[in-house]
Amino acid sequence: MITNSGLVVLSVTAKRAAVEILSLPQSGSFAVKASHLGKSARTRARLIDAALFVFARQGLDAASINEITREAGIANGTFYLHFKDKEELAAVVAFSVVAEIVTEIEAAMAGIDDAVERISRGTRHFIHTAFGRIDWGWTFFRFFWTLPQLRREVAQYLRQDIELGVVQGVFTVTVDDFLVEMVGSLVNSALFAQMNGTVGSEAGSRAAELQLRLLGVDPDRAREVAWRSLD
Amino acid sequence: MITNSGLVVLSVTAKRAAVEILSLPQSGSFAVKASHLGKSARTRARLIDAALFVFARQGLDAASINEITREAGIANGTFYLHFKDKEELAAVVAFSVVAEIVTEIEAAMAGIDDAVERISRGTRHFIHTAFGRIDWGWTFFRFFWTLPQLRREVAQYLRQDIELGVVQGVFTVTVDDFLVEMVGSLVNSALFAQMNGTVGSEAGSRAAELQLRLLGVDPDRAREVAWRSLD
DNA sequence: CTCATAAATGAGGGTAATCTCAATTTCCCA
DNA sequence: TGGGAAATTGAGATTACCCTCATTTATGAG
Repeated sequence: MITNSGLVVLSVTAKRAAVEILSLPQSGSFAVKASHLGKSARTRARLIDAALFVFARQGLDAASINEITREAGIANGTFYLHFKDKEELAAVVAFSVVAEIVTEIEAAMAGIDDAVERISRGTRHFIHTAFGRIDWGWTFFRFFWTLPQLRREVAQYLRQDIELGVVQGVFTVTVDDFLVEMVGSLVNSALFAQMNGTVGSEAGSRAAELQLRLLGVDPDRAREVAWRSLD
Repeated sequence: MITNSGLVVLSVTAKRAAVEILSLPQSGSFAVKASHLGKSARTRARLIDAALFVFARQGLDAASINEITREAGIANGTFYLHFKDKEELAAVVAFSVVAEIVTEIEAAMAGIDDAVERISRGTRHFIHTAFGRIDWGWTFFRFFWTLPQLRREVAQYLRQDIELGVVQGVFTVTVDDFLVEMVGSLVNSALFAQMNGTVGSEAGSRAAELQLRLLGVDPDRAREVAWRSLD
């Protein structure tokens, strides 16, 4: 029998956290990640998960704080202990999603130096994972035009690869905010088209092919790269 | 002295309509057009103008019926005599805007048969006039992703010219809903970029150039056509 | 196990929006 | 010009949301 009080307490806490997670309608990824942290961090994570769920379906304006806390299984007033208002939570949610997706993409693209390949794979991976975790996809889409910070975040990543391509002599464009935003919005539009059913799983390749053409890559090369198997 | 009662009555009505218009904060174009119609049509037009003003600044969700009627100088309850709800009014507003812009574009493009030229001029004109009447621009942008009918309307026009280009052998793409939606969303994004200050009056030409590249036009030709003076 | 602290609760006050309808005003024909 | 029809008015009933705070519950170090 364990008598070390510290261990006992830790064990009780862990069990409570586990029960919390099991009691969720569908335990989101952020709650799982926070399950070993303190209570405050855990309810914060549950709020983020619930917000992701609600924002994905309703968008920012239509979502109410009441509904998010209900979805999280948390009292209404608790919300204000963690976030100032809906907008603050929205920003956190949006950045969490982008951070998750970017992490996955960077892992998949490590060691690839060809800009044409990077743009193609980046776009394809992005659309694939955003569509795969559909709440990520819808939340990203819904926030893309309402959160300037989100567009800037995306632009930052895209710009590096586009500038790389110009240096490598494969892209024939002048790189500025406008260009980067057009390329970024094309990714967003293609993601929407797939979520909407306008296009199937080929969305990523089709978007990548159009992007490469737009950047000045020869259409034959663009086609070849964009549709090549991703290993 | 005019004694014909019909004429006298008409004159009084016309004067009332004129006073209505002058009393508006800024008499919108739809109210002006309806000034010779019956009273019902006139207040309906005032509602559309006011909605255009409010939607452009607040978007669909944030706008309230109260604010629209206040802006129109009309009692709250009158709204429901003309529209079922905010969404119905929004659809009417969106289609009115598109109809106006399309009318202007078609006038400017009559007699042009080259698909490359048509796509270029259509995009440039669209962005130019939408930005010129800034409420049209913002309202179009705000509704683009929320009203599927609006995207379909735009797609319909674009598709004709894209298919024309394929027939003429100048575009090397497969034309389907996905492609048309990507081209359309690029116009919308470029319009936003200009309204947002990311880019100046060259937005139309830059968007057109990217579009033509994307459709398979040789980059040199794309540049030449997209930046040529519009007469 | 005890207890001070941290966290969560949820009822309730305040605000704002939607929609209705009986009363009023305007319109326009005879 | 009189008067019935058409249109408008705006107060109020209803609903939904935001946010606060006094109270309750959970936590974990000693």
